[in-house]
Amino acid sequence: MKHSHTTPDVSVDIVLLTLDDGRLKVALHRRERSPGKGSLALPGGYVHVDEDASMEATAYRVLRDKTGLVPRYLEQLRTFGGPDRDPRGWSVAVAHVALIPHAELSEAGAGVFHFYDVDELPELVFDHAGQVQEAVQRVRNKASYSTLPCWLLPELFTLTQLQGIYEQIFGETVSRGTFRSRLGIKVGELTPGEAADEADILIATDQFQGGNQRPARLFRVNRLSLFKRAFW
Amino acid sequence: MKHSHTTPDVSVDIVLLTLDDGRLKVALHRRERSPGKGSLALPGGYVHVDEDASMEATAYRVLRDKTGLVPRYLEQLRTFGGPDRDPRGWSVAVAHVALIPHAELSEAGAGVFHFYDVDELPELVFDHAGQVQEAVQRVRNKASYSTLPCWLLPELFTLTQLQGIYEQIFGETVSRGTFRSRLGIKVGELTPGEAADEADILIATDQFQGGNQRPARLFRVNRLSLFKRAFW
DNA sequence: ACAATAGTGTCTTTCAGACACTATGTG
DNA sequence: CACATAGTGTCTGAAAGACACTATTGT
Repeated sequence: MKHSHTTPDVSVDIVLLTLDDGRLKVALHRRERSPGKGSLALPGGYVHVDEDASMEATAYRVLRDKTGLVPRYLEQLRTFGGPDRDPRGWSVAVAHVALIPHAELSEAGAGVFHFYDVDELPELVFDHAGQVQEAVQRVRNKASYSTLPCWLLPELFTLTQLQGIYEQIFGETVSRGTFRSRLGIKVGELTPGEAADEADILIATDQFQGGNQRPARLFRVNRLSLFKRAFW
Repeated sequence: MKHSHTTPDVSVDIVLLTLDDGRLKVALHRRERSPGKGSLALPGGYVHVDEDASMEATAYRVLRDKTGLVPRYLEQLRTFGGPDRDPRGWSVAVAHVALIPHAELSEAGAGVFHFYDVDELPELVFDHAGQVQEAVQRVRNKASYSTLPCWLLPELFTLTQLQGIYEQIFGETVSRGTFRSRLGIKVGELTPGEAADEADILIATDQFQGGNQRPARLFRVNRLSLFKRAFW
């Protein structure tokens, strides 16, 4: 027997972020159905009780069905609920944050989405603007003490690229030396390409990216690492 | 018109933590209904769409109805969902963490609950054991870089009491001087009792707690402050 | 006076950050 | 060789931690 209270609707929303031209952008699409038909909204959908194993599974399925792509990083943000967020009545939305490198987006022909600078948000439907704001805050905060920004870059990247992201996010510059020692970079001792120490934050490859000057070593992120001390 | 998918049940669970005899304890009660009748469980309940304004409001109402008390601190933890966590089928639980000083508990005649050491958990119903584990992890982690532990103490407390909690949680000792300078304590400059600087982490009162020795000044927490550097 | 705990000052060590120097590619 | 960027070493100043010294109560 079911309980006697009215059950609210449960949906999953996804704040899909990427780095385009040095700016954080969020994926939005125009709603095809009412309510809010024609307005900009986050991708989202309802739980399919016959195929989803968890809230995160629902989020992955929604993205896969809409665009065919799998984000490099996904985590729950917060669950929003209340009587006013959807005109149809009391509703629940389990919000997620997802990160993806910009390169993977253009390939996957994800023309479904339009990308907007998170610091110049247009009008959004329901409480989606608030969800984006919280997501960006979470990402910026977590970036200050973890390797989270790596998931916004291609799988292989140079230290200068990575440093650029951190400086982008925090609006401050740091000397190369300081930056590298923070990440525990000591290339001289590593055997590049070798499976590095589990404790290492980044893994050095034996590939290089050259321009008109000395080529830079390419790195790969080992895992989501938390720094003991916040960056800035 | 409603969507066509089956809507899962939505409930709110609360991991209510307190500090008893220097140990973190969680509030559990025995279920009076099936499924899991007679087993230990977290307090929780369904959203009342006619009276709750948010998920947090539901959590506060559930606690108030069950025990009459209002926690000093409450935040969302994570939303658990899946086909197997409840034998009745796909279900969603929005888990919360709540903190309350032990003193307020005994007063409020909250005989509803039994308290268990979080490091010696008994068998729990559904996925509640996992919820407790995640909650404790969140609290311990947040304690390492914030004033969160203050909400486990009475409103007025001495610095030695506070230091004791931090040492309890991390299992390491710290010299008084280091601890006080971390909190930015400089009593000499404060006008005790005065509304202190907004930036101050703790507020000095002009009250003291005496034993058989020099009395210790009582402090009150200003707000939830985050330290730039983690404690341990 | 003495015991016990509160509160403060100082010294040492460690580490973050600035900066300069070396290395290695291109034209 | 000039130039540009990658990568490393060194020096300095600030802050964390250890420890000892002073302060204030009760007995």
